[in-house]
Amino acid sequence: MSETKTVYILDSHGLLYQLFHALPPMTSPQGEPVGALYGFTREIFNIIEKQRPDYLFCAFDKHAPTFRSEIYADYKANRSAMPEDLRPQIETAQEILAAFNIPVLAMDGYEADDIMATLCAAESAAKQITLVSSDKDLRQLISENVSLYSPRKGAFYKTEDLLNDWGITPQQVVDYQSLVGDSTDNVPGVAKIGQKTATELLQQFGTLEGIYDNVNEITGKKKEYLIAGKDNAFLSRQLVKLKGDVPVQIEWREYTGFDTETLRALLQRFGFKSLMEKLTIPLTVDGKPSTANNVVYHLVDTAKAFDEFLTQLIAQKEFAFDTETAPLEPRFEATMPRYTVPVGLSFAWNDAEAFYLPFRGPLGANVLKQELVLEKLRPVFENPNVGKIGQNIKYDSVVLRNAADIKVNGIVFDTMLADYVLHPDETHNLDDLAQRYLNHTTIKIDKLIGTGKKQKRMDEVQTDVIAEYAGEDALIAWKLYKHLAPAACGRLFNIELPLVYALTEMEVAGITVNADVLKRLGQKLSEQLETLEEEIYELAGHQFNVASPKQLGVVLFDELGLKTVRKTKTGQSTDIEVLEELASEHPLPEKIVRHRTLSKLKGTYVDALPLLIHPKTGRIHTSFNQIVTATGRLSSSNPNLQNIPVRTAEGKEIRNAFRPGAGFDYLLSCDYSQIELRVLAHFSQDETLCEAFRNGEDIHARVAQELFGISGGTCPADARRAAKAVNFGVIYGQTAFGLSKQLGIDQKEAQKFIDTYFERYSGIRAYLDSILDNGIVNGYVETLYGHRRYFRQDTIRKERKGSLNQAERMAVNTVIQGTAADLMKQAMVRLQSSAGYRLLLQIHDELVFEVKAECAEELERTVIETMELGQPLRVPLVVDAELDKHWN
DNA sequence: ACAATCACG
DNA sequence: ACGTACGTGATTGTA
Repeated sequence: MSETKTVYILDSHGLLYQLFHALPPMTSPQGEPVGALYGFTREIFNIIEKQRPDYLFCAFDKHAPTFRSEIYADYKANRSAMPEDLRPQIETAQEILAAFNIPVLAMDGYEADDIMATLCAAESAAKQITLVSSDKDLRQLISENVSLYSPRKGAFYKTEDLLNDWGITPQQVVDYQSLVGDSTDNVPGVAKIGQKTATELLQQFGTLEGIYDNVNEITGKKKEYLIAGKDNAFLSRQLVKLKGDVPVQIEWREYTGFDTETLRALLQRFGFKSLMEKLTIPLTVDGKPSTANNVVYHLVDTAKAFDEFLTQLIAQKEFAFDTETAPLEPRFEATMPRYTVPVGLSFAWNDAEAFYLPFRGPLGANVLKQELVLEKLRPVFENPNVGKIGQNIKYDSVVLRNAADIKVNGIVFDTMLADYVLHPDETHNLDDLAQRYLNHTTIKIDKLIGTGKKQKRMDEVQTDVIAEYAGEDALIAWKLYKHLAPAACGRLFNIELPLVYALTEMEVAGITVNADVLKRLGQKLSEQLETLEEEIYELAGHQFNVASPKQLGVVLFDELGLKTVRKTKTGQSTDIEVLEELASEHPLPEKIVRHRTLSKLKGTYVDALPLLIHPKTGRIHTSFNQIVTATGRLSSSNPNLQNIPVRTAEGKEIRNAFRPGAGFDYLLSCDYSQIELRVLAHFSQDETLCEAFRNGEDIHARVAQELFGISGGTCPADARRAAKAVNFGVIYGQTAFGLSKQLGIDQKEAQKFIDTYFERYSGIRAYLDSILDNGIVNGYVETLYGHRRYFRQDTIRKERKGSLNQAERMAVNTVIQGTAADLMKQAMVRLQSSAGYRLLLQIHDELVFEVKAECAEELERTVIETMELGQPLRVPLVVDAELDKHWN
């Protein structure tokens, strides 16, 4: 498929004029003249249907006098006035174009031709422009990318046609017309010089200038005529030459089709009965091979067609499928599977055809009965021996579970996950995969649903149009499966793929959040915020938007004269660190910090979460993203349930609202104790660190002892805090600067801590070096189960003295954070759900379950044992568990 | 669309 | 001299 976009622009005035004269007079049921409109509308349908333009515009003349009449008062003087019956039709044409969703381009003082010239001048190689017009003036715009199309003749007109016709090139058109003149527009030209002579002259001399420079070489009367008409020739050229710089706004939005119902009403009103059928004529016809790749896209939209489809599907051992969806309610996004409804399903099981089964569509579209179809498909989807392939198949699994409680079993491949495993640093959407691996450019979703405010839902798009789009998705997933499976299927994929089942269950389950608790908390926060704001305005001397860093900057630094601590790209920083530093100078910063904390909690959690309670389940369903992180962690969004507050007292109150759902009694939270430090101990084989973990010591206290030479007994809180920061620092590839800032000590002292640490734990320095050396050799670093992160050449240095650079820190952290993520994923895969409990959330090192009272003890034992994973490390994996009525 | 800020591990 | 601890996602203001 070519990447070149096609652009069609209609010379609307010209067409209407021409059609007005060409067609017999017609009137609407109300008696309005509609002949030209009829032809015009029919022509638009033809272009949309036959040419399928990517962009479609209509250019119009504007009444205001054009610059041409200023140059030459008699320009178009021969033209008779616009026929009385035509003018209203031009007005009405605007209404029709609005229904077609075709942008109108017009500008006072310019003709449609100039606008078309401007469009041609603005766009070049990437677009193929077709000017729909019979006006010969436009021939000057012909180029490699621009051709003409005459609806009357139904023919395209290009450079070679011009050569046959006038014997000249597009560049010579203007000069040609300047010589020949045009009686309809009253362009004078050179008297007595006609088409034949003009062609001869231009073939010989190239341009108008060429002709007059060499006028003495010309013999006979021609020379006299030319000399006599010289002024007229150059005047004519000014009139003929189109302006390619009209200051008109061209909004490049791909054409995605007409507004069926509005258009239907208009066609009805004008009595265009024969055009009504165009509204329902499929834009793609079932069985007609797609132009690019000989694929047949079947639209399965009748009971009979479905029966035939099902017969074929049942015969397959494996197939790719995809769901098209629309948001359940406008407030939800199309990307939230638990909050969408299916619009249709597509399937593919060979390289030559795909099937689309529509459940919903625009008014009048044939659709299948979702309930009946899904009941018949249930055994196929639920059969673990029939292989399923998809792109982000978790999404489809959640949708089918919502719609009909279908559990998708037999997931054998996910193209998105495969690419994440193979190339974690690339993008993994289907369009990109198709381009990268199959060299195939897909139909873009925008082409169906549009963009921006006028974006449509998938169920508002014609089913035959979706058939091709959805069918292509299933087909590409199928082809990518064949293409990627050999490379992708390995140790890591064998964790990631079954994890899809666990994540599906978690997303489907959701979690219960008590809206009343949040409502009360919200009221409390509102009161506190109000008081704070009054205090803040009092201290500032006036009101301002506390949430605006810019306005706050003015108050703090300009008005109160506090000194700038740090700058951001755009101004003075007012983040928490800065404000804490400024707090010793003035009482305002502390109030701001408090305000920030409370408004963050309110805006992001307390107010936002209740809005996401699902109308049917009464619970909140997050989406877990398996392919976004560079380290192999999961992430959570819509909403993010991995960053529910816990560190402050107010934050903890939010966790009170998270409750076991109906039928369950407790939330069980199980978290790995110090998993990243244990991974570090395992990899580094540092005996001191391993020994500490084997003895079950308080690791931060132990490191404090090593660092500060405290022997036995209790460890001062300060020393433990410092040691904890050092421990975290190792995982992040710390620098003395970072540690000093963290602990509020000077850099020298921080450097001493670090040095001492690496002396006492000598295995760790050597291990970090080995990670980085491997990174240089391989171009990537790798976790325990093979999740890779790639680094550009030379970002990791060969000689590393002292602190690590950014790439090196990332490399070190990836191995540790990523291995911890691998371990947690293993545990999740092994956890089988049962009637007595459900896994709800994963927060990196923590799993949250809801559980019935009678199962709680057993679950706790099971989860701990499962998370221990049979102790795969040189140090024990330790799991802590908490059981309560809420998540606080 | 981006920057700043801050919630979590 | 310069930047300065890893990985995320949501909200808000601003250009």
